[in-house]
Amino acid sequence: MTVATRLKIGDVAKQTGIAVGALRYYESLGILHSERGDNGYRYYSPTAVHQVQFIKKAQALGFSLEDVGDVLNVHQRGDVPCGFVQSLLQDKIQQLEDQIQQMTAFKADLEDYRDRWAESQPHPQPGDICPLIETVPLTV
Amino acid sequence: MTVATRLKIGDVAKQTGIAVGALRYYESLGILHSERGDNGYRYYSPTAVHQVQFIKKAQALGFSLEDVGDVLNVHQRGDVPCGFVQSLLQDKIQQLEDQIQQMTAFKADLEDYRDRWAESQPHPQPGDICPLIETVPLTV
DNA sequence: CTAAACTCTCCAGTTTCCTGGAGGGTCAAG
DNA sequence: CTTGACCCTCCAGGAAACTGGAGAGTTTAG
Repeated sequence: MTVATRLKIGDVAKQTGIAVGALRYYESLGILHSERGDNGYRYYSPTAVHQVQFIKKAQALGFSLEDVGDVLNVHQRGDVPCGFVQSLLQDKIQQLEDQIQQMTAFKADLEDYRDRWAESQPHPQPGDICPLIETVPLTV
Repeated sequence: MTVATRLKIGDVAKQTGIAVGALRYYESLGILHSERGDNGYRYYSPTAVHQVQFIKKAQALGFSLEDVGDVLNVHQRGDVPCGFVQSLLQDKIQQLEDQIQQMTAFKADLEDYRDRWAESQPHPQPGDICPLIETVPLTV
């Protein structure tokens, strides 16, 4: 009988697509935890895979590992009231919303940019090199 | 009569809120250009302020300075067809759209997270430290 | 005309998020 | 019992986007 599922660092790496070195780095930042065997090896529970995936996602969206740590670590410290974590989470949600709005606006800018340019394309004046950059209006 | 408006680097810095050093750094990357006076000073036209603002915005949204350069520099090279810039732009737009979608999904994740947690709050069991992290489902 | 404010170059350091190597122990198969 | 695949620590470096300092020239306000 196996002692629950004890994953070694390489297993976690394979399952998450994150390099072994990166996982060790996460641990050094305190955002990923492991138990040590008598041999000194790190051992992980399957939930670690989830955690790493969470980290990946958050990170892909512009959260720093410190941000991630803010959310994940509070629990481990054990002495911080839930309300704190919750407001932290709320902050991140608000941040995301703001970013989404900015992105949407910027995307519209770029589309404008593209379309205005598409118009000038049909009339390619010989010596003209698409006077694109100088025309950037984008006074958002 | 002033020779059009020739801004010095400090002027541009003030008008954009970007540090002088950063502006010089941008130039070293080739994404911001200046003329040099006999004194060796950099001189900028007012459109430079626009450019810098464009850089700031793009950057705030996760574009690297290299990305910005891709868009801005092509024009200077003068030998690249407009179509190239246009497809570059289209790529960025697509990228933005993807990112917006991911962000929206992740925000929903976090909101779920927050709400599920809010539910468990009203019943604060004495020794219980919000078993939040282990519960992360987020199998997006 | 002088002193403060500004500019220049060059170079070193900072932060974030890693990657890779050296040097050495551990484990599983044959 | 050896070989190869893992694992460990520590240390170095690297890309991105700057910041700050030294040492020196320039401009401008009073």
